[in-house]
Amino acid sequence: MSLIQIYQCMCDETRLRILNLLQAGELCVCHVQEILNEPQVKISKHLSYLKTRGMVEVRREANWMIYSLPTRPSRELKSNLACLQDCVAEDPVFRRDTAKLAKLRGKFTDTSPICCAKANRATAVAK
Amino acid sequence: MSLIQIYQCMCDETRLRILNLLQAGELCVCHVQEILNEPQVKISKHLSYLKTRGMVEVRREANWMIYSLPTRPSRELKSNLACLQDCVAEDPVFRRDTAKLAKLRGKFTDTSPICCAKANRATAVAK
DNA sequence: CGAGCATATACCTATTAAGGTATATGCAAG
DNA sequence: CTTGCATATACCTTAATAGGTATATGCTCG
Repeated sequence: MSLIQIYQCMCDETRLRILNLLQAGELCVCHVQEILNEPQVKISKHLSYLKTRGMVEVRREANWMIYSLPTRPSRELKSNLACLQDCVAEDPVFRRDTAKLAKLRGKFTDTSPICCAKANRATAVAK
Repeated sequence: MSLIQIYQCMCDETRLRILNLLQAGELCVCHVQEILNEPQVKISKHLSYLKTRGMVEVRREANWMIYSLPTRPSRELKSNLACLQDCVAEDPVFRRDTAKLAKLRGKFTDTSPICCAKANRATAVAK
């Protein structure tokens, strides 16, 4: 993953919002979708874009695809993610996303991973 | 200039190389052209791209257009330029550009601004 | 094995980007 | 006022992006 590719990934608002969310931990597609309030196909395609460029990793958990930032990020990626974090700290859209995520997280007893799989299991247990 | 625009400006190698050079000070088009070894039209168009997005400023000095980074960069821009600097510090292409610029600078007695205007005046004086 | 859920992909359209060639602009020097 | 230099712009072509609609895939559960 080259520096150029990092910037290519970061030059779209939807992708920036996704990356911002993933900094707080892994997420399944449906939760990203819910937080950003965008159509499934849009989210899916942006995640795919990020994945082909090595900006995110995926694993499957039953029906759900769980996306996360690379476990071993390059120095460039680390720098840029930190920079992003710094830049959006006071941006209303990003703050709102982060707040929404925290709220979603609040629905679960433990902290990670957050995904529909867990949501489902949680509600299953609740029943 | 939004954060997205900053990343849009940074997602092309030519533009990254230009921004890297400009971090060392203002430059005229012909010197950028010489250092990057790319056609005039290519450089000019990328500079224009950067300018319309507020990433660079321009002033005319006789025949020459002298480009520089904004005198009052936003916090986001400052962060990202610093991050870029950090990321390319060991990249051979960027290092070579910087070295070439230093060599060019070496041709002049004083340090700034470096541009063809100055080169011309210098040779004129030499004559 | 059939239905349903979460996600991905095919396909289409419109927009933008990147590069090239040719030409125009603006200034300065004679 | 013409020439030359530095730079910008118009115009063209090709490729990449972004978004949408429709459909396919892969898994789970009954």
